[in-house]
Amino acid sequence: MASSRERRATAPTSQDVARLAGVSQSTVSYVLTGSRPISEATRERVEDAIAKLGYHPNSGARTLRSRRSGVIGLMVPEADGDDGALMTFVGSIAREARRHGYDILLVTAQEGAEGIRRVVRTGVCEALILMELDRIDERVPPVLESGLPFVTLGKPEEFPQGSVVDLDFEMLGRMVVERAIEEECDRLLLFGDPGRKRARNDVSRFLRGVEDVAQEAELEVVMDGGALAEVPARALRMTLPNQRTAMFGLSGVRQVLFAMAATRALVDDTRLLITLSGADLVDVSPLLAAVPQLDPRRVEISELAVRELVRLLRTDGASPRITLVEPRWIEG
Amino acid sequence: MASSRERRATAPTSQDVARLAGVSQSTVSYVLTGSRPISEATRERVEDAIAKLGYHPNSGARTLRSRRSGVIGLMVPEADGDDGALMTFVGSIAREARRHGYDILLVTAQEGAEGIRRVVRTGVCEALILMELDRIDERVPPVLESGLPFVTLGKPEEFPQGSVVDLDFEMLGRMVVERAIEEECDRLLLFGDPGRKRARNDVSRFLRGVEDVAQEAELEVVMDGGALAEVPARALRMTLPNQRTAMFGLSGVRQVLFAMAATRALVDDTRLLITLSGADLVDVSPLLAAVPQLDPRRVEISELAVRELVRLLRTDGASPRITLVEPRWIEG
DNA sequence: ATGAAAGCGCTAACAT
DNA sequence: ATGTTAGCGCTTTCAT
Repeated sequence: MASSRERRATAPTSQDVARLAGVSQSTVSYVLTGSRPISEATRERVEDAIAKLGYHPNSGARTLRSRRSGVIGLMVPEADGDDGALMTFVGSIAREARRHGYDILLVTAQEGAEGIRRVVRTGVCEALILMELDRIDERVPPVLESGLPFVTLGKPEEFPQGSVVDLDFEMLGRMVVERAIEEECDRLLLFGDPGRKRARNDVSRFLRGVEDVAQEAELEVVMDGGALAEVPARALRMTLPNQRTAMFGLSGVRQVLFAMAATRALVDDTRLLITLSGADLVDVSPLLAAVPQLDPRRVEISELAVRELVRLLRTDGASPRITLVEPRWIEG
Repeated sequence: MASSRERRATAPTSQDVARLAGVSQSTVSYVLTGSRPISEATRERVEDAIAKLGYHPNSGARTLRSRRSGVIGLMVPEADGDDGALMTFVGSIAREARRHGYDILLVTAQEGAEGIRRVVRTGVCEALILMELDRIDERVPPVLESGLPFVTLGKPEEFPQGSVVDLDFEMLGRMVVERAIEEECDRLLLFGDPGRKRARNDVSRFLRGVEDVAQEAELEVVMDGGALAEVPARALRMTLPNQRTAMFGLSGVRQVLFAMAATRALVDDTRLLITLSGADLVDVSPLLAAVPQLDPRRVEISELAVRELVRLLRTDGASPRITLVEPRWIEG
């Protein structure tokens, strides 16, 4: 086959823009970065030339020279099965980042500490957002070492060097218990094995909230560690006549719902499901007593995280902040 | 405040490695790129020095010089509510990309054609993976213009310039109808408004498969365009005594399940739910007749997409390919 | 208010 | 088998 035409048109450079605008190359750069005053006339000619050529500054050159890549690394956890919430975070973060002129580069949890070291040392990322950290996490030391600004989604025990944005899980725990009491339940069944997941910071904070309030009320808290499919049956079994069991899980809500339907053991006077989930569950009223509406919170948390990171990037010597977002009920 | 110590340690360069190994800087580069033979002794000294310094090549410099950024742009659709499948794709793509030495940069659908133009012109991405294209999509022209290799997840009508990896939706359509007939159903209710979504290529291919087989069988196909919450009630209403209705949806399966539970209108002899979903639904047997197990397919599709893109990147002048992945049943 | 020029850290052509 | 060197396209200091 003879070559009909060449493959890739090479992108215009600031040199090309300068030539077209009749200015020096550095002037183009100054117009772009705004790091020195430019006369209105010159700026206009440069901007026209930029538009005419469809010029975009070369990212490699810019990064090499300025040490700012315009890229934020996002450390995502392994998606275990069907976690829709995760994509809400990722999508909102990407959108908000673009709004501030940054791109998002994915770093999978699988890459571990070495992955962090890599994106930091190669200079691809100039800041990091960390999702779902363990309480002791191998990926934290390389982040601290790098000195890059970072924001954690999900509050670790102590983290004075980076900012934190998270849902107020302690408050959520208190809210769930209070709700169960209001609904005159005798027992709160926490499914999804929160006991064993206590190592996770969100879980431990949630449980702290639960225990705070449950202790002084007459509410028995049971942590279920078995299969999600059997949660409804177990709830039924542990509920004596004239009693009522509230059910709540930080995860696995859908599976439990399916299971309740499947076993034909639906919610009735003896059981109450308080669930934590997205907007799509609000319609399922007969099954639910109340849903803390978290989907908008997730977007809010994502946006706050990005804005906080941008603040750290722009303000030199800015100190980290902790931001907790309050959960809210949606009545079902 | 007096400065106690400087903030960020500057990363070692190939120059530092060269000095430590007692070779020239270019030799370090050749060891790294493997683009010329190096004696075993030299290679070893260089690699030792690299390890000792924790050296990683500067990404900006490498990109600027080689025009290869090592970054693949991933165009993700807007996550509408709780779409767990999406994150499965994104996660698997990121993992597989890393396995081949590439990073994934997110490009949200929201950015549109201009977003594509931007990542292409700035040179951040050297290849693209496109998810959920419309049949006529404004983002395609800039991709073609760029000349960059790309892979589409989800088959468009015609696309000779880029590769395609997708589920075989036509086969899925045929499978669903055949299954409904096997199960002695008189009617197939397609929920989630496939009629109006026919513009989407996967939907249109699915319907083509459905219609192919349904025509010659005695199966009535009804496309439901109403609220998902009322699908079970409508199915019940349209089913005469001694009849059976199969139900299937490409999306909204969970909502329909919830609705069936909520209205206490469960599956019985008159109705059969054939659903398209992840592994988490397999347990819900009484509700389901059969589940095409798609979660592993999604991982497979993601990995194939990345591998295909890598092939296009590595093999010069490689021609695009279409890869269709077969759906498979899982019995519930 | 603008221009000229240095150089960021690499890759790869051109040496030997 | 290795070294020397010329840039890639920007940002920014030093001129004017």
